[in-house]
Order: sequence, then structure tokens, then C-alpha cells
Amino acid sequence: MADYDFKAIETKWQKYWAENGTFRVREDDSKPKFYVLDMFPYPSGAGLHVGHPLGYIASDIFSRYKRLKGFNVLHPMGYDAFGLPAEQYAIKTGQHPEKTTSDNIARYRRQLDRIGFSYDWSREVRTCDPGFYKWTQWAFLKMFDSWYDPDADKARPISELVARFESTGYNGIAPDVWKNASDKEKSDILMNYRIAYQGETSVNWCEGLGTVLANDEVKDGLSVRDGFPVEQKKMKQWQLRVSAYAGRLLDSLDRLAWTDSLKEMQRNWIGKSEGTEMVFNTICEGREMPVTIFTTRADTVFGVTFMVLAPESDLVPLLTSSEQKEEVEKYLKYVKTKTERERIMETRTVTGVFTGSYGINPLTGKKVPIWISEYVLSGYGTGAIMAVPAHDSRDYAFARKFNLPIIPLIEGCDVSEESFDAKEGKMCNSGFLDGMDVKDAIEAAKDYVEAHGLGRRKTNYRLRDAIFSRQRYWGEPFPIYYKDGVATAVPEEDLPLVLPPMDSFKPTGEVPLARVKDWTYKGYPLETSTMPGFAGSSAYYLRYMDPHDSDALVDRKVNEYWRDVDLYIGGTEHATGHLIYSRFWNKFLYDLGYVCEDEPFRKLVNQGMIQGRSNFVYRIVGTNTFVSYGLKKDYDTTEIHVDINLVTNDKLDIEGFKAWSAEYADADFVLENGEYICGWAVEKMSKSMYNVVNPDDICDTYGADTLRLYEMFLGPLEQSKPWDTNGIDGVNRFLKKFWRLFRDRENWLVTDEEPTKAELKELHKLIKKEQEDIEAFSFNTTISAFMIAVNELTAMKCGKRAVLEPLVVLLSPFAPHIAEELWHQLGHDDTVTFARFPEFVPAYAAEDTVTYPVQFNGKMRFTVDMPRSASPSEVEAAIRPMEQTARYVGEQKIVKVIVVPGRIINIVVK
RNA sequence: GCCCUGAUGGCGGAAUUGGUAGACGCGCUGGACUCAAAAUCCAGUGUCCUUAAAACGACGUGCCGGUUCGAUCCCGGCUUGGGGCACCA
Repeated sequence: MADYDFKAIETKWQKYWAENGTFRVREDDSKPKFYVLDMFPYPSGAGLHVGHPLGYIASDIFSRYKRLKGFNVLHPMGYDAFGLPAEQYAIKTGQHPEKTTSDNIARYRRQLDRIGFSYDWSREVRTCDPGFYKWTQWAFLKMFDSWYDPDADKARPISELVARFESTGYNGIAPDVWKNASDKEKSDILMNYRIAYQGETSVNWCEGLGTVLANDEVKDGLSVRDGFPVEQKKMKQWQLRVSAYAGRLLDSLDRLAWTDSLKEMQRNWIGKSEGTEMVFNTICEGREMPVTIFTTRADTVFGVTFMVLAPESDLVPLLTSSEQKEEVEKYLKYVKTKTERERIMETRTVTGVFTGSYGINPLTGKKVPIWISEYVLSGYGTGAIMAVPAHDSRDYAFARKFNLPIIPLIEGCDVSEESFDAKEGKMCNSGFLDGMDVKDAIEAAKDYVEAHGLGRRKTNYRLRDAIFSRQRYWGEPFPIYYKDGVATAVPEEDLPLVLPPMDSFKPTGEVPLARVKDWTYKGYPLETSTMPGFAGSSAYYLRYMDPHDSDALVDRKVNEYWRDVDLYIGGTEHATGHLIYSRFWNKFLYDLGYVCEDEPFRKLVNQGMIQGRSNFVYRIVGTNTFVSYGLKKDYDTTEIHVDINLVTNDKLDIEGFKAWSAEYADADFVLENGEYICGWAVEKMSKSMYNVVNPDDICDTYGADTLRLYEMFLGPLEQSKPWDTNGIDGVNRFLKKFWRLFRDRENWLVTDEEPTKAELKELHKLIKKEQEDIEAFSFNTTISAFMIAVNELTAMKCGKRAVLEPLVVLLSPFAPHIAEELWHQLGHDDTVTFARFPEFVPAYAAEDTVTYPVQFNGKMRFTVDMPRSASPSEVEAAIRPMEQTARYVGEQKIVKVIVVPGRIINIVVK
């Protein structure tokens, strides 16, 4: 093996690692643990493109680095295989999801294996595997069997709640009421408390997908998957009481080493707002009824000129007068016909209808009309608001449209054109609040309301309970059956409840499982919905710890060893979905004592997206002539995507292009400098733009080590960037140079000679740099440092074992195949994976210069570098010309320069 | 509208976070080796002025201003790319 033959090397070591189980791990108390996790992929039909492995490469480098540092590293991989996309793909290709999923998985695995990851594949999980989803179902049953105790602020077994109902009563349910209730009534009462519960609410119904969706699966009124319109519908669905955990999910964010932007996204999603609930008495045709509203601006209560109800509010029928009934019904009908998307698009159109009833302002006793409008949401607060048009832009727009009065409450504010929403200024027209600063007035008003029994302080969250059922086939069946209409748990010992085989599962309006004959348990009908995609991904990180355990999700002892994920790498797109759900899921399991950490992911790094880099050719309109990029301004041209495989460094392979499509077979070209230069643009990587780069192709032409190095060299991990093959030769060249450091065409060059000082310096500079950079996730700069070191050592003709051996270890996290080969060639029998990370000796890396802090009259101002050998008088001579710089101190003259050799320069000025 | 982020040569990106801006790589130019090419190696490469060439000098981190002896970095105001949230009372 004279030259660097990456193909032979990579095949050889991938086989070796697999056969020897090199990356198997087990609990080992003699070593500190480290858990590195990738967000497991959804095995889609398109296979991996070059963007997918970016995060995996980074986490693999970190895992390998930690192993060298002596950690026991858990680094697993698996597949998120249940859910809508797999089912949609299966329907599109006319195959069974089970088949497409396992085909896709096999394909993914083949692609992943080529890149040389150090996964412990013996721990692989698949969410669609009954052995896995047994524990998804189990967790659901635990949630079904628990309630959230607000006093303890944690989940507890529902049996404790039942005991309370029986003995002392709770929440208005007296012991007698409970005892006399029927099974059905008891079940209905408990449903209001269970963590996993069935409830009738307004849900996102997606006709195109034939199922309901959770909030994070909907964007701009369209389904995230396939972009079908979504409408609000009242339906009875299984839900998870995520909202009960809103406060804890928010508070413990502070403890996590996540990026600020991601934490901010979660904070926004949880949406905490502290305000006041206030009771307004209402009158409808003589009948009186209290209505509670929520506001964050209790200080503006003197400016209330009307009230508004959400169209879906339960209060609407109670507060509609007979006179207005027709108008109201017309309006409700109109609201119903609008899809969620239309509602969003028309945020500026103001609609509404008067109910015919009135509310009484509890502070002023003033009577105000009650309206209905879609700008008030039924799901937030109480579904009813007090409207203060002067200081809320939405109320303002409504008041203008329907000619309702506007009363300004802040001195000097101008509300003739728009409302004054800012929380600043002095109050007026506000009774006892007059003259107060707004911020103080808010507090004073809250105090007043509480003191006079008109309401109470209340914290609201925007986070909603998660809709947990899907009217689809490819998901976990609910372990629930209906005994005389009462939802009942399938006993734990009968799990998993296996998804029944079906040939046709296309959405027909009827839920697929309802078409399965004998979908029953002990003769009772089973729940026919299945669980959503996020169910299986909510606790998979726990299952990796103990993937083959049939008695527990994770054994308590094993869990106490691995505890939590130390480093989690994945995309930001999961910020409001998976990353909320699994935190919730984990906290729930923690409450019940099944896991020992209440947060699952200690540190989280978001890798950026890799975008495609498309190339264009320019056809002169109406001809079959193509003009090179630099000359196209002289012609009227059409831009056409060209397959990037026909382009090298933006130069078109003209013959290849002609052969690409019959249409271009006899095309003409207007060249510049004898070449056809293509234009380019950054776009999403997709087949239709002919810009998809397959990692397999890179492995074929350059090798996996080059691919790994190059993906990291492209730029900072977190940043999104286009894939640009233009620079890949550089890192490939580096590996070849690295190889030649060890041997020339015929011989191995490594000797046992003592290294020189200069050689040791290069090595130790690199050790230091790599250590610092990897810990900071700055892999691109490490690679730069490597290139410098290799260039230097090549120039020195360094063939010293004492330098080259540690160098191999340093390279192994980045380019494991070549490192493994060289490691063995150097005479080692063990694998480089468990070599020791070379120890940094500062003395070797020490610079020949000394950095002196320069002080003026004892105050540090700047630093100056001087050769280590310089004598104090030489240093002083070098400093003297800085007199000009010294002028700012106020005096013009350097009186004295004090040099403490190797330490400090103090310049005394007068 | 609100909240995060970014903006540095022809390109991707460095810069010990207030101390020599442009590391490293790509590309480009010239040279060596070769019959030739590929591969490899060497040198040069921010802009402008001066020059045979350089040195020296001036200007340079999206724009305008500020703080500082000194600003890619800190402050204020804009322009602009990317992402998130959006009738949440």
C-alpha cells in the first residue's frame, strides 16, 4: 500500500469494527459515563443526502474524542419509524408501510455504515418495533393512571385522587357524590384529572390527511406535512396534559446548556403571562350571571367600553338575547366556514356581532355591551375579555369598526389614530389609580381587585395540551378498550398491544383500525385511533440505555449509571415539538420515580442546515444556444437548472451536458476564455433542482474520511451553509499529505529517533488547540490547525515515532479509518479508539516570544510581544517609541520604563 | 408587528472577545517536474497611491454616529439576509 488507498482502508476497518464489536458499551463503574445522542432519523424514501450526516459526524467526533479522554461513551442510533410521513410515503408508492419502512431503514443503514460512525448498533431501536412500543404504550398507561397534583406540583397515581374523593372529597366533589356515582360517571370525573385523558376540545382537523394534528404540526394554517389546510373542529380526542407542566418546563430551561435562541423559542411557545382574573357581572334580558375574564392590564379597567366573547365560548348561548339570536347565529355560521388559514390571512379584517347583553364593570359599575368576535380565542384565558380600545390595538380596531367609545387613560396620549399600547406614562381618568406610573398602577390594580374580592392574580400559559390521537394506521395502538362505554386500560402484562396487519389503510373517512375485524379486547371494542409520531420519540433516549430489557423501560440501576444525555445534537425544527414533548414525558416519569433525572438533555447543539448549491446555464431565448455566465448580460436568456454532477468549479462539462438530455444534444455554446461558466444559487437541496449530493458519491471519489473532514471544515456547525464541493480537494490533499508523513512510495519512514524541539512544539500546539476547539465545538479551526502542523512537520521531514504516534490519535476522531490503519502499521494490535489522548505539555508548546502586559502608571493598557531572549534594556528600547501612544494619559513624557523580566512593563509618565 | 441571529477579500471562513484584521482551505497567477497531461511541490494573491520591483504610506470587517490612546468586538440609530412567534387580552 504505497499511496493512500482510502477504499481499501475504509472497507477493511469498517469490517473490523463491526466484527470485533469495537463500539459496544456496557455500564462500567470504573469509568465516567458520557452519553452522546443524535436525533434519530425518520427513514424517508429519498435516502440520505449530504446534509443529514452533518450532525452525526460532529457527534461522532465528540464521542471518539471523549473515548480517548477515558470516558465510557454511550453513542447509539435508531430510527423514528412510525408516523404520518412513512404512511403517506407508503400510500404514494402503493406499498405497506412496514415494507417501505424496513427498506428505507436498510438503505439508511448502508449509507450510515460507509461514513464510519462509532455507534453501538447492538442498541438500535425502532419505534415501530413491538418490543419498543410496548414501552410507549406502557408510559401512556402510566399517564392514564395518573393525575397532576397542583399542591405537590407533580404527577401522582390516580388511586390517590380516588382515595381523596372517597374520604374527604376534593374540588367540590363530596364523598357522597363520589360513592353514589355510576362507573360511567366516575370515569367522566376522573377524565378531568388524568394526565392522558380523553376530552372534547377544539382541535386542528386536517381533512387532507384525514386526522387531527397537534399545534406544532400546523404552521400558518397548513399541515407541516404536505401542506394541507387545517380547520378548527370540536372533537373528542385523547390528549396529554402537557399544560400542567408548563411552569416546570419553563423554569428548568434555565438549568440547561442549550442555545439561547432555542430556549427563547421554547419560552415563547410556553408563553407565560401573569395577569388577573376578574369577575364581571352580566345581564341578559334581566338574568344576571358572573363572567370571568383574564387581563394582563388590570390597570386599564377604567377604560373598558365593551366586552368580547370568543365565538366558540360556552357563554355565547347563555348571553345571547332573543332579539339578537338570529344575528349571532348568522355570525357563528360565518366563522365556522372559515378555515384556520383564512382566519390567519384575514387578521386585519374586523368582524363581530352584538349579543344583546351587557356587562357591569366591577370597579366603576358602568354598563358595557357584550360582543362576539373571532379575535378572541376560546382556548386561551377564559375565552372572554374586557376590551380597552384606548390601550390595545385589537380592541381599538374593533371599536373603530363598530363605533364604540374609546377612553384614554394615560396623560397626554394620542388615541385619535391608533391605540397607545406601551406600558409607560401617568394614569388619568382612572379613579384611585390617577397619577400613578403605569407599572405601579398594574400592581395597585391587582392588589385592589384581590382585596375587594373582585378576582385574583392568575398566570396563564399559551402551551396547550397535546392532542395525542391520530385517525391513521401507522402508529402505536392505544392500550385502551371500552367496557360499556368506559375507557379502560389494557393491563400492563398484556402489552404490547400489537398493531394488526392490514392491507389497505388509506384514509376513507373511517378510521383504518375500525375496519379491522376483531379489533377487540376480551370482547370489548378497542380504541381505533393510533398515537402520533412524537409518541415514540419522546423516551427513546431512555430505551437506548437498556434496549433489550423486557421488564422495564429502563432498569433503575442502569438508568442511575447513564442518567441523562450529556450531549444532544439535532436541528432546531424540533424546538416546539419533540423537545417539549420529551421534556414533559421525562418529567412525568421522574415524578413517578421511574427515572432519576428530571431533565433529559443536559447540553444541546443545533447543527445548521446544509443547503444545496444549484448551477444554472443560460439559454438565449428562442434558440438552443447557451451563453456563459459572464457574457449573459448581452443576451436575453432563460435560466435553466443544470445537474451539478456535470459541473466542476462552476465550469460546465459540455459533452456531459449534451449527453444529459436529447434536447441539448446539438446545443451551441458561447464561451468565455474557452470555458462555459455556470451561474449558481443557494437553494434547498432537492431533486427538482438537480442539486442533491449523495454522501455515497463523495465516499466513492474521496472516501469517508475526506467527507467527514470536509463537512466539518465547511464552517461553524450551528450555521446553515450551502454544500459546495469546490473546496473538497483541499482536505483530501491534507489526508494524502498526512499519509506521506509516514511513508514515501516504497518505505515506511517512521524511526525511533528523538524528536527535535521544533517538532515537539508543533505537536503540542496541536494538542492544545484540538482540546480547546473540540470542547467548544469549533471543529473547522481544529482542522486548520492540523493542516498547519502537517505542513510544518512535512517541511521538517519529521519521521519520529514520538511525534507521529500521538498525531494519529489526535486525528482519529476526525478521520478514523486512516488513523486506524496507521495505528496498526505503527505496530499496535489494539484499536486507536481506546488509545490515550496525548497529554499536553505546555513547556513544549511555549512560544519564543513573551507577551508583556504594558501598564501606564500601574494601570494595564495593552500588551506587547517581545522575543524571550530580549534583555530588559532591549525591551525598554522597543517601548520608547510608544511615547506618542502614551500621550493620552495626559502628560507627554515617559519618565521611566520599568521592565520586570518575563513579566510586566510599567511605563511611568508625568 | 414582536423575539432571536447573522453581515469580514473573487469564494467558504479565522481572529486569544478591546491590542499587528484576513489564519486555514478553495480559486486565480507565475514557476519546477513532464514529450505532454494528471498528480505533486515552490512562490505570489484585500484595495489604492508611488515604483522597474519594493519599502514606506493611505484606505479597508453592511451604513451613519458615539465611547476609547486603540473598535470586527462596546453603546445609539439605520440597511439587509436567515430563523421563530403571531389576533395569547
